[in-house]
Amino acid sequence: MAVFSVEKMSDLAPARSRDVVDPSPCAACSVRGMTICAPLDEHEQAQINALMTPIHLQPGDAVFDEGEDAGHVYNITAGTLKVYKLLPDGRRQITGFLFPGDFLGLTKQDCYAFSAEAVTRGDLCRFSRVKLEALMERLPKIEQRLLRIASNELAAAQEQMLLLGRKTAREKIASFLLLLSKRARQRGLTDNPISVSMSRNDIGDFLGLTTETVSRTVTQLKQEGLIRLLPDHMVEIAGKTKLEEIAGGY
Amino acid sequence: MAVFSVEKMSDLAPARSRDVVDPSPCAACSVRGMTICAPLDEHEQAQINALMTPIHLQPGDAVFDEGEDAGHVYNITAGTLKVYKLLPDGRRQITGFLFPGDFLGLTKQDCYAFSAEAVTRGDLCRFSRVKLEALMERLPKIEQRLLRIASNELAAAQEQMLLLGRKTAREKIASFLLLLSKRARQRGLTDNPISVSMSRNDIGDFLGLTTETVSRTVTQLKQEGLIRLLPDHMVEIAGKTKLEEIAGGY
DNA sequence: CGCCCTCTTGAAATTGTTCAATAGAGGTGG
DNA sequence: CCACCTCTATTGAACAATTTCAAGAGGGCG
Repeated sequence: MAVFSVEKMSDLAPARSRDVVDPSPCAACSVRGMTICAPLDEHEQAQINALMTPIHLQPGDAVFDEGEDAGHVYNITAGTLKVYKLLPDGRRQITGFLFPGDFLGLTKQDCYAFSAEAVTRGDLCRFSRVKLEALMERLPKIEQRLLRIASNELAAAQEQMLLLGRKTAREKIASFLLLLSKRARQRGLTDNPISVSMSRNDIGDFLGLTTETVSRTVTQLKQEGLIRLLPDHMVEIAGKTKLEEIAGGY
Repeated sequence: MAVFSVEKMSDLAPARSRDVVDPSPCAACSVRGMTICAPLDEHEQAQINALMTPIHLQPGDAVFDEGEDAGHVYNITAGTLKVYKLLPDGRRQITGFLFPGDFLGLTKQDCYAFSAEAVTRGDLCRFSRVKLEALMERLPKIEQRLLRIASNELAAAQEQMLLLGRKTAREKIASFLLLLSKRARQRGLTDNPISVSMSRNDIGDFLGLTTETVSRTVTQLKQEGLIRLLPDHMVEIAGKTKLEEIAGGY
């Protein structure tokens, strides 16, 4: 496999070193500290970099589908993705949104247990699972990192189960907005006017609601003055304390 | 603070109704093959055994509570436990039931993100988290095993999110019964008349339903001849295929 | 044997869904 | 740059699933 082969060249993306397939884009990576690369020194970084293929995605592009053979794992470096599962009749549960710095591809067996798809345009670092596992033999730091990532995701999943099983629509929406805000802060962005890049439908499928209920509930929070809808899918959180109260302390 | 560090230790467990049992049961352990001990040879097993404290639980005994300092991790060797999260007003979401062979104690930070409590009488192997981590430095097999366990749990959590967010009461109950059946089979028990050791209320808090809805739905399945309620909380699955259809293919 | 707790069953109330129609935003081509 | 087209979001009203409230039945344990 050509080490630096590019699957899809980005077209209209803002100027990034990745567009010219810079052989060492990691140095400029804005999310290195959050990824599996975080604990690696320069030499180790070079080793993992040698296994990496950069990927660019357009909105709606699938990264992989549930049941597919799990050949790769990914780091997200730009954009927003969604991860979801389907029922036979098409009902969908989005189990998570992924942002820059997030890891994608932990699996139970050798098949993906969920599908992954781009919400916005985005960039990923792709690694062959087998090769990364071979590298992990020599660099157990990566494995440790993966365990921490998995533990983190598990905690998030449990929080989401509490939301899905026990919260009202209003509480779900409040929790969701605060989650987006927290995630933005975590990756060094401003946490107040937040960018809500996913559709009402996606939000509904994440929160276990319909599009209509999401829309109604957002309108309600807006009318109460707790949030303001700004242009460009930005949302201003006007009553953070009240929102936290509604969300249930989270 | 390192996000995942687990340095804190307190070997003194909070006062709880726990009893010490036989200190060297590993040789006879019926679930070794499923636990973190599985990949260890005899000598390695002895090392981990030296760190182990056996615990016995009565129904309703707490193992730990959400927010508590995460000093220990556990292997379940007998009985059924439940793991749950609470909302400030007391609403509860059970995020999982644990059976012999299951691992308890993966955490994101230094605190448990959930509470754990015995459903039936049970036995656990307790390990100091810090000491186990020290041992993992020398036995990376344990860490690999933990990553595998975490990935498994993550897949289960995603499946549960699909259930909570998108399935009807009927589909939830069908899925739950099939889950218990599968778990029983996995640990070498018969998968047909299954033991349903938890209360209707616990089942409801696991499936995002009320006690009443669980009861009504079980009655409905019984009247349709898909299940039979036997003495001693045993349930016979009479229409497995139909139940699988209802559950949504799982 | 009786008490307590859990489970079941019924009826009313509620939350969220479904169905339907309108409004708005973004993108395309003239 | 604007008109148009399409997709998404909003809003309304009727409906349905599940919850809530309220009794009563059953089962296990002292």
